[in-house]
Amino acid sequence: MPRTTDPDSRLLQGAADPTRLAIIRQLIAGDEICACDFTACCEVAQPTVSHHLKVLREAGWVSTRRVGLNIYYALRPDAVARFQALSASFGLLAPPAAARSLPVVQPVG
Amino acid sequence: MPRTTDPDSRLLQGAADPTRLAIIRQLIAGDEICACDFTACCEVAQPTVSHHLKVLREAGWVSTRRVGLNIYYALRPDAVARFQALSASFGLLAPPAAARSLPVVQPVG
DNA sequence: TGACTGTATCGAAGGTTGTCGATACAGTCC
DNA sequence: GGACTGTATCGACAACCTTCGATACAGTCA
Repeated sequence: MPRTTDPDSRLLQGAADPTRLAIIRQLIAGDEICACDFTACCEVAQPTVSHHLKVLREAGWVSTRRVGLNIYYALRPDAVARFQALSASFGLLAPPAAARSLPVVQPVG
Repeated sequence: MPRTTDPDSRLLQGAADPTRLAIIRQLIAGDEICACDFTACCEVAQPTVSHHLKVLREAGWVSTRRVGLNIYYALRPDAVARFQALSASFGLLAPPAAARSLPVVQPVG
């Protein structure tokens, strides 16, 4: 039985791993990043990076572009939009109408 | 080796399961919900619901309040805020061409 | 106190995930 | 073509997760 068929859960699971979250954050910082660069930043072996990139690709988070020997990965704007729409649907604190105010982190123990 | 120590990953993992996402969505719709009600909506056995509620509690997503025999669960606003801040850090909803410009804070009249 | 209800915990089974070494595949350069 | 580099896939292992029946615990009511 597949663990997750729900697309929202898939999207969240894609980002829910520390290594993949690090990859996503790298992609936020830099527009397009060569696969070889993740091996350095994430401190895991090359097959592991490749695996996580595949997971991200299948979850819809990233797109790929081949340039010679290198393969460049980029965040897919529609995935980010879906993630932010999901986040907005949780919207107790930041309903779309008030989206311009900063999210205030309540000091809760 | 623990799978996840990163708090952001923990938060995402908390929501990344279909059953838990359904629980969270129930909590968005209704303010405070009795544990017994999740058993009905999620189509899983009572121990499973209890387990997922525990995961959500440990990830910081929900708080509990006892009322007699029943235990009521509620979404924690700070968790929602953290989730939305994470989502916001993934970039703006603006199209990719403008994604690199600064957050637009309109100097409203 | 004893019966009853609601919830958490325990223990186990089965599936999934993260990881890496070895290896195969794809493209470049000589 | 042949050597070389970058990336994906394979196979295996250990850890983890989801699930549920059985059971224990907590609170209420008669």
